Amino acid sequence: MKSYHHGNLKQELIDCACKLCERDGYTKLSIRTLAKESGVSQTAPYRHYETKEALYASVAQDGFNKLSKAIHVNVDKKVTKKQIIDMAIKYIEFGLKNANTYDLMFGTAVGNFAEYPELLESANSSYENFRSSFSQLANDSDEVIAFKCITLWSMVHGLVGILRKAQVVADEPMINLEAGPMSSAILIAGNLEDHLDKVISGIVEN
Amino acid sequence: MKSYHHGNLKQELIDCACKLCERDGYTKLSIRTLAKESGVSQTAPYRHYETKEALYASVAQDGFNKLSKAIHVNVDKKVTKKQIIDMAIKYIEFGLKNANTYDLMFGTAVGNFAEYPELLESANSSYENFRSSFSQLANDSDEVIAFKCITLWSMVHGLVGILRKAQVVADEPMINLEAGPMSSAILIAGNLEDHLDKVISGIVEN
DNA sequence: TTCTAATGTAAGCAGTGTAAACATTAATGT
DNA sequence: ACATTAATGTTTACACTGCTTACATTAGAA
Repeated sequence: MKSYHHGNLKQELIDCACKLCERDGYTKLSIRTLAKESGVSQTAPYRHYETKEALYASVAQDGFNKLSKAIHVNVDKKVTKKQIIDMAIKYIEFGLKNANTYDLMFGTAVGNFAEYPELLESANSSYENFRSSFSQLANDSDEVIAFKCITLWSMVHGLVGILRKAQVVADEPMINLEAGPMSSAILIAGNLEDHLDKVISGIVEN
Repeated sequence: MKSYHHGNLKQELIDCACKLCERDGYTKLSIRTLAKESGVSQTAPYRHYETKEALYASVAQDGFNKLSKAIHVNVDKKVTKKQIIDMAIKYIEFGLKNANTYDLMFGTAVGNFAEYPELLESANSSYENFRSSFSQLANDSDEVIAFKCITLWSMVHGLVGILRKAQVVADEPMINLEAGPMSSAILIAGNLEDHLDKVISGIVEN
């Protein structure tokens, strides 16, 4: 007794897409399987997402929203160095645990964020989240805040990429410390907190 | 009077693939068009590259070789901080100017480098290039060398990603300094050398 | 010179994104 | 209450993809 209209297709599509993108990687996702999964004809999704890229954009947006939540720190008073470190760790954990979604957020699958205003806003909001923490760290000028912020962000963003590659290259779980290609990266992963403490101290105590 | 056998197909395929991947992005590359471009039947490439991923692996390998050349510094004597900065700039420039190839090198298109020994070697060689410079910077322990090396590498790798995203988000050339989303990143791009000097000083003079 | 391995072709399968024409139904205005 | 319209779904079809299988040609080794 299923009706002609699904009733909640758009939501079901994005839910399903997020799940499948993260599980299998976004390249494996096809609109047809997505439609089948939702029990609907293969072109029905096009009523809600004009192109596959638009669908990717929604998945990426969801990713940025989750990232914002993941790295959020309470900032009633001044932010401490420890909180910054914690934020960095949360960021890296997010990138590693949601690797496929992370690709969608920072890769080239969605060419131009400006074409997806909601995605753009979520992305900027994530950045602003990051930034606002630094603005409450010390009495820095806007320029210094920007410097610290970008320095740490590129750092953690880079670490996510490097650690994933090290994992692939070494073909071993990250915590493994044995020597081999990229072993330095792997070594650092085993002591992520120490590593970040060192780096962030260098950035924060200028 | 073209003969049945091409004679140099493998080389022509990879040359063409490198060019097209960099020009249009690797997702746009199809084996069929590649074959057509080389004036050969659509299944001929499979005699030289078993899968599309294998082709990607070759393009990525070529990318790592070029990266090695790009960031190479002469190390007769001790390496100077200025040389390290220069290396970082060269790295970032490579990443931005060869963005599509860079994606192939550090993205997930090639799942497991271990399946492509030549790629693995080129990738490791690039890393070793990076590393050896640091080993000649000061009388550091292996651990400290690894720390400095990974710190800077994740830094520049992250910056490549962030700057590209900032470019896309702002929908403006990177040098543009006007305010807007991710403007801090763009601001830094306009002063890349200063920025790297600051960051690298923090890393090097520990 | 014969045999074999390397390298090419032709045909075809199963899957893809998406456009166009049409069907159903929810929402809306009178 | 009813007609109209807009939203949402289906069918069909096109052009394209990676890749497999069976077969053709030819270069090089025996």
